[in-house]
Amino acid sequence: MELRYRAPEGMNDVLPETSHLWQQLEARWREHCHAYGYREIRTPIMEYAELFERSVGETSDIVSKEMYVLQRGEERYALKPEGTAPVVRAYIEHALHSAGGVQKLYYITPFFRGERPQKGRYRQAHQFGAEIIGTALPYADAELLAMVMHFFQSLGIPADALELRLNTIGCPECRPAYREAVRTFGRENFARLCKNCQARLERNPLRILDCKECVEVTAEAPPIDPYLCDECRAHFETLQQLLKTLDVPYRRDFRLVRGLDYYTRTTFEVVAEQGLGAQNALCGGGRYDGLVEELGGAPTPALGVGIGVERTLLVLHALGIPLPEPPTLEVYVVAFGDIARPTALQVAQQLRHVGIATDLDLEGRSPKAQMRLANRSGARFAVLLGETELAQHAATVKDLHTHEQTLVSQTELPEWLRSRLPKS
RNA sequence: GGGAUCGUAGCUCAGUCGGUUAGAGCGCCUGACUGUGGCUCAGGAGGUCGUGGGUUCGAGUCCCAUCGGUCCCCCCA
Repeated sequence: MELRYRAPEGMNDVLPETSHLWQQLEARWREHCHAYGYREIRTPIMEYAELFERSVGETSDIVSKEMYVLQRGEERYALKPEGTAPVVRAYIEHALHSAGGVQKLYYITPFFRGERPQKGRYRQAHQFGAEIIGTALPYADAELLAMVMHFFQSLGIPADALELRLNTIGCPECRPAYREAVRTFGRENFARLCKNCQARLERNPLRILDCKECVEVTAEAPPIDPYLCDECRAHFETLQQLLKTLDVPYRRDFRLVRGLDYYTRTTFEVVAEQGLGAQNALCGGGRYDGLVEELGGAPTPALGVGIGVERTLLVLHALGIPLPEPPTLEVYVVAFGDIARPTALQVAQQLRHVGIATDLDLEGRSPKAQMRLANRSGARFAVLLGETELAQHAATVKDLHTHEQTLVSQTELPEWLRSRLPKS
């Protein structure tokens, strides 16, 4: 059939058969964050475009070719292409530092990037995010990484299905020297680099390190370690020791340089062995010690993570991890004949008022059709109302598992059912 | 932005060398049972074969274009 309207390319509907999984995942994320001392923050779905141009970087792919920009009058907005910059903006705007200490903020948000969709990559995607703002110490990095791995583990993803990749990209003090070293290396091996890397060698030489096409060449590229300043080296070494203490396995990956300009020091991602196709990063993040200041706040070190919700769902599915069943109805009310319909509605309301999930036919169907719907609904009990029951102010309750039928007075009905339904 | 691949019913798919009215399973609706579900049986609704053009006496089938889905490069969650 030719569809007149469809969802925009790369944007998906979450239908009832899967929305309960989203609810479940979201609930788990909230619980998890609360257990680690985070509080939720919600920011608008769009920001002034300049916020992302300043933070993510004008030359980054995200800003230069993937951002959805809306113009209204003089104002330029952008649908958020990532979650960190808005949180930092809100942190500054509302002076959250004044509460004292470290701010731990979590969120659940859609984000938008105008790319060609493929498996695990969409134009509207969703992410679970967590940010720790206000500490430069590696304890925060270690706790964040432990929390992320703990989250995946709590969903039932076995540890050997995931790999935490960890790197440091230094700070504005020491990175320039390393950047030069990589650039020099690139020039020396110019002919062996792909066209893309040849082009970006001058503009952003570190990016050649995570180019898949150039892995053979860049395997010989210099590692950052000798270039790190004392502070960055100490930070990274302590972080690695802490991860060992916390039993968080990781792999050092000196190619891991991220595509957003604001990262400093620690960068990381978690990749899945299977289920995700080419886009195999389940989450990514790192430190952004310069961002708060860059956006007009006081110099404030910080770090954060973004977890792809769609990708997490794909991995859970691919690994065959049992996911919770959708909630079903508990009671279905059946009216025999139009005469019983008003009472049926009334009885359904009574049951709903005491928290029993109840439904009934609203289109005047035959008793048989109503029973079919009762059966299909997953309800444990059918409440049958006909002339006989009406005359006695009662209802026939049918247990749809055992087929047992019992006559119960309408006043006792809610309690009768409640005591026989599993507690939720 | 570049590439590969696939478009027939709500879903999964058949459809011969181009040949009459385009099929199946599942799902949906109705009935067998006018107050009783699941199983069974019978019946029914639902398709401009993605769209447009071309070749032909004749196109779901061949050719061209176009739109859409999926996946890949790029990039990233």
